[in-house]
Amino acid sequence: MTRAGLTTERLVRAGAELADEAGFDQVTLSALARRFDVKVASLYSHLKNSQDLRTGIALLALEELADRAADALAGRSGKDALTAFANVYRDYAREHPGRYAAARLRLDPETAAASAGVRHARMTRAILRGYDLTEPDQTHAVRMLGSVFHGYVSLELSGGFSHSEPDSEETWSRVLDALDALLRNWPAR
Amino acid sequence: MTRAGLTTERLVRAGAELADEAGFDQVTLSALARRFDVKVASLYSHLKNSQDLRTGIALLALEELADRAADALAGRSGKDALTAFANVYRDYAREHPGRYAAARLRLDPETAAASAGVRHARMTRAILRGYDLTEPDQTHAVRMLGSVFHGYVSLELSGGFSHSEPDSEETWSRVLDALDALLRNWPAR
DNA sequence: TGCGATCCCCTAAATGCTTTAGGCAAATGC
DNA sequence: GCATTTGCCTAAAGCATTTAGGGGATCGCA
Repeated sequence: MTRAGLTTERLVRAGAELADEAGFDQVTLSALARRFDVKVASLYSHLKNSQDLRTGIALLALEELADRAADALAGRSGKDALTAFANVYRDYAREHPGRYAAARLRLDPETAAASAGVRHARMTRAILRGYDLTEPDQTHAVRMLGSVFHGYVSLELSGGFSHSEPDSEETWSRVLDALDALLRNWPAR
Repeated sequence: MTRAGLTTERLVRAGAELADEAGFDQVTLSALARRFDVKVASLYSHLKNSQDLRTGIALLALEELADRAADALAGRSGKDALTAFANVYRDYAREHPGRYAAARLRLDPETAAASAGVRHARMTRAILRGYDLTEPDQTHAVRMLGSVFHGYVSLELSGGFSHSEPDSEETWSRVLDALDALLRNWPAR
């Protein structure tokens, strides 16, 4: 009996592919075992349980997203940076809907603190350096940007904006214009 | 053997309570049967399958949300209406996290078209009558509001804003100020 | 090269959720 | 009071999760 060469890394990566292809809720150890032509119990040498797999996919997605965002932000500032950052988010979600769903998984606090989610928050704050905001408004703005990006992508992905005029592409562009205008003119308390 | 008095209505309602108490992903026919002290197979006389239950909970949540929103909007306009509407959304999600999660379920197009989601969209548009927006900007704004509300509530619920200053309450209030300012001053193309 | 230790994947089995098929008894209507 | 309908049942199959324990492959080291 030759070995299949399973590792946690390979399993998580394959799980991420499975999520993108079939949906995050279709990610099961059984499906994963089938993909490697291996018995389900064998996976338990590499994963604590099925939740462990899902968490792994979430962490992978957060890493990938943060890497892309860092690339996109390099050398940009102001509205340019805002747009590039937002597009990374949206494009990633559309290319990898399963991974994106995983990234929205609720992680326990210490796992979250050790995840690339932290890098993400720092980058969002970096974007705001191009605008004239001081604390606590900067934090309010960080939260609002997160909400808009996540909310938009999530609604778009679930089909909320399809089959209606104007198309989502245009709205997205106008929403970014609006956010830029808002940040340049953030209302005082 | 006396009958338990099951109906689709009662099952869906109990399913919604279960969702709020234990989380939407804990809503199973088995758990529901336990709650009614009945065998699982008996539920199939009232529900097509477990997806049918989940859809039912989603539709219930959309109805309740739309009812609350309609109440909140009565007699209000402008920023008042915006704030009341947004708070309905946020409060509902915090009171009924399971139902709220259900409301975010992807429904098939015809079910969605027949749902209270439609009323919701109409109400969002009604709020914008207090601002000076014409098509297609009105549609862009509707989508943006939906994104912010859903995104904020969703991030807040998953713990994104807890354990950090300033508290979420204040950010929420400032985000509504910001949206109001933005709508009063929507950037031209 | 040989050998012991470790690792990888296996079989087996328990538990739980979903779904279908078919049956009996309670409620309903005439 | 009887036939029909309805509501809940038993039974069984399928699939996912998880644990326990075993044997063969592989690796480190003498």
